[in-house]
Amino acid sequence: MKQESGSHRYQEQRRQAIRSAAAVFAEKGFHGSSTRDIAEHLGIKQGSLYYYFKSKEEALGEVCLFGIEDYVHRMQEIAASDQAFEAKLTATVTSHLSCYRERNEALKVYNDERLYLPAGRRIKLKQLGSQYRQQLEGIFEQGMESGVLRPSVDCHFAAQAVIGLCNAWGDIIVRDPDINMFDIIQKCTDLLLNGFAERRKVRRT
Amino acid sequence: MKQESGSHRYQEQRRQAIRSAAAVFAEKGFHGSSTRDIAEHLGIKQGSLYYYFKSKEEALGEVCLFGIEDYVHRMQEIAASDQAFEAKLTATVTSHLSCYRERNEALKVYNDERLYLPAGRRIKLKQLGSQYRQQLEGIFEQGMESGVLRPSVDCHFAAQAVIGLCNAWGDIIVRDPDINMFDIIQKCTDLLLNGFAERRKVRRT
Amino acid sequence: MKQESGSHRYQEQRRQAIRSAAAVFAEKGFHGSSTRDIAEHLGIKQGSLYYYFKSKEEALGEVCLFGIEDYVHRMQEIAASDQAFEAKLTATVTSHLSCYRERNEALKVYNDERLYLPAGRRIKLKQLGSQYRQQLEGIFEQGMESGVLRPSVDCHFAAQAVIGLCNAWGDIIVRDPDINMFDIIQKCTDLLLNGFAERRKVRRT
Amino acid sequence: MKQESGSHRYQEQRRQAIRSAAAVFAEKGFHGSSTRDIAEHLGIKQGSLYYYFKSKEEALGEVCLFGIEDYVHRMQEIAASDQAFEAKLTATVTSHLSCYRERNEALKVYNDERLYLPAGRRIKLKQLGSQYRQQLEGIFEQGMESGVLRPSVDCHFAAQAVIGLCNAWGDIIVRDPDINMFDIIQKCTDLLLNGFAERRKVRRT
DNA sequence: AATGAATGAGAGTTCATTCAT
DNA sequence: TATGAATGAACTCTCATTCAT
Repeated sequence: MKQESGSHRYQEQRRQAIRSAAAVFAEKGFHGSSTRDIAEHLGIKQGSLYYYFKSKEEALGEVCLFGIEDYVHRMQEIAASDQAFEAKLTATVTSHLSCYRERNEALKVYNDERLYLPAGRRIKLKQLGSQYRQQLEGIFEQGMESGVLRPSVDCHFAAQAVIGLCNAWGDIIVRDPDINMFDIIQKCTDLLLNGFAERRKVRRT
Repeated sequence: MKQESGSHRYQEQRRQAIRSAAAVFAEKGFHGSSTRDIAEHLGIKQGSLYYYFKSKEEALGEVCLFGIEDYVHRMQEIAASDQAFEAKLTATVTSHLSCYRERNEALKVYNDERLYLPAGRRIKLKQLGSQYRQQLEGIFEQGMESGVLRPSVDCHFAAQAVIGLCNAWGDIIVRDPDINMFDIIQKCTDLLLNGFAERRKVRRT
Repeated sequence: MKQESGSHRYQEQRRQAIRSAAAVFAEKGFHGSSTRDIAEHLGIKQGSLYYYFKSKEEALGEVCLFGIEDYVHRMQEIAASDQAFEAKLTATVTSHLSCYRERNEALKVYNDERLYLPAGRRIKLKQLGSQYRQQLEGIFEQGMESGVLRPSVDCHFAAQAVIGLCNAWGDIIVRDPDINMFDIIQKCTDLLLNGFAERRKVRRT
Repeated sequence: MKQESGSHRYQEQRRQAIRSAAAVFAEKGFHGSSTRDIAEHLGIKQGSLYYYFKSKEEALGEVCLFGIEDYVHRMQEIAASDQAFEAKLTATVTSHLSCYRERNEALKVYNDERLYLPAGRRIKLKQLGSQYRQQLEGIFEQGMESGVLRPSVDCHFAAQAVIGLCNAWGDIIVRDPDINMFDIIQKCTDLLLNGFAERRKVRRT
């Protein structure tokens, strides 16, 4: 009988198990990974994994949640802050790309493998993902209202584009540890700001 | 006549097999798809697949090649043409996104699953992929020389960003057949042109 | 509808098919050989083999028969001749070992694989094999009567021993084409003659 | 205590698995046996076999080793002993034929199926087999030096002949459990001693 | 808290065989 | 006379999962 709340030690080990699963899933994909792979990465035996997860699928669910909880949480803070549009966009990109390096690629797993979860287990993820996108859309709407953005900008498109661009670079960053992340962050922000912003300098001259 | 038509039939069926594999791999991933899935999609029995592929892996290899051969070929033509930078970028985005709908999602498979191929089978793919990226970089370099782009633009980053953005939208397009692809093409082009271009209007004033 | 008696050309090709099957079975064993292996060895396509054999099993049956028909026939002649015991034994060993090289190892296949035939198909082989052994036993009995052999010799054992020894060397000869077969024949005969013969010289001295 | 007994249990079961594989391979040949056959013979389910062997091939390797380890070991003792040639030859034949009945026909499997092992897995077997043959040759050389053997005897041939003769009778013994093994042992020894020995009685007279 | 042992389902693959052409 | 295409059964092997200890 497992303790629902769990001892402290148990919770700690379970967290490690999630990180191991994240690392393995990120490398081999969900269907390409075996429970033995995960157990080995964690340093225990295959059967013992079931002390922490009821199934491999549950492990994937936990990894996905682990992968976006921080990511979503940070967005919440960014959206709620009273910075200007440009600062918020910069913060978003920075947060997004940083997440790729911080949690054993769990964010990559969320992106690539979450569709293998059964509908039931995807509800919460979907909700969190939508929330993220909507808050990002909100930031763009704020940018439009403040006149920083061109009137022709489609905020839904813009939000998706930010997410897509960051995920694309996230993948590259994960695969190549030598890449200068901050350089990428700056260039992405630059591209997006210029890509969507009103051309103020025109007026100034 | 017999051998020719026989051989032709074989080639034709093999093509269909590749398309089936593309569709199945795109939906379930390489490791999540079974050869039975592919055979059923094609309307033959599992064992008969092996008349067309030596292994499931070979099928993946063929799908990946199928997915990018056109894509690379079109880029070659675009790069070689004597259009202006803006036209070339527009053509690139159009070609890239169109490919997602045209070849049973084989391009998506190339993007998501090619890493599961053993090194030996990836050589040609790598070469083609690099060629694509380099030619796209070349287009950006041409854009810089002609003064259309801001001097601060990093052409390597720019090429990767174009590819990443298109792939992100390609994924969305593939999953949702109701999306207006031409709307997306136009908005992506818009974002990229504005994001990287010199602000000409300044000069006009 | 195949011609039971078969055209000349058909019979000729069928003979080639048996030789091919013999060669392949000898190398890889019955269960380790595929019909494709045999067809390739013969230079035709897999399905075409069935023009010559109703089944792989029939092929094995034919190879086994092919492997011993000559072998048994020669023994018949040896046994029926009016040579002395020593000459007959020499002829037997010579015939036995020569067979290994002459018919694409079909004799080896008979020895190693005939047990994989179903009982029905083994009847004739059994009969031929028994006949061979009995005639060889007869030769030994003749040797005993003529006083050439020690009275303690067990003719059944002796016949089996000759066969066993020859088969053992046959295997070695087949695997190593550089071996001097006539050297082996002489040494085997020597061993057997001395091993079973009465020690006449004792009396002479 | 737990680990030790656990490990011991595992080793014990693995041994049983090897014996089962030996029995099945001996009856049907390597390619004619299925892993299900072996598992059933052992009383477990097919997949569970892989808890003891990484592959069917490994099982064959282990069976072959099991089949000759004792056989080689006994020869080592015989060769190292200071018995006379005749005693050593008798001991060799006795040991050889006894092995056929003792280890679930694993020696038969070694003889008939070892060639289906890949080169890598055959190294140790080759070495042990050569060692056996060389030690047997050594015994014959000793016999020559002591003058017991005729000067014309080829020790290499003699060793191979002993092995071949014993294997031939071993096969027969294995297939027919009613055969009086000791009768065969005696007759083989008799044949070989007379076949190679100098005719001492000549001197006595 | 963890493990060794087993299992059953399913995977990829091979192959003897068939048959229209 | 021979072939291309297909099939279905069997095979080896993997794996998520269970459970007594």
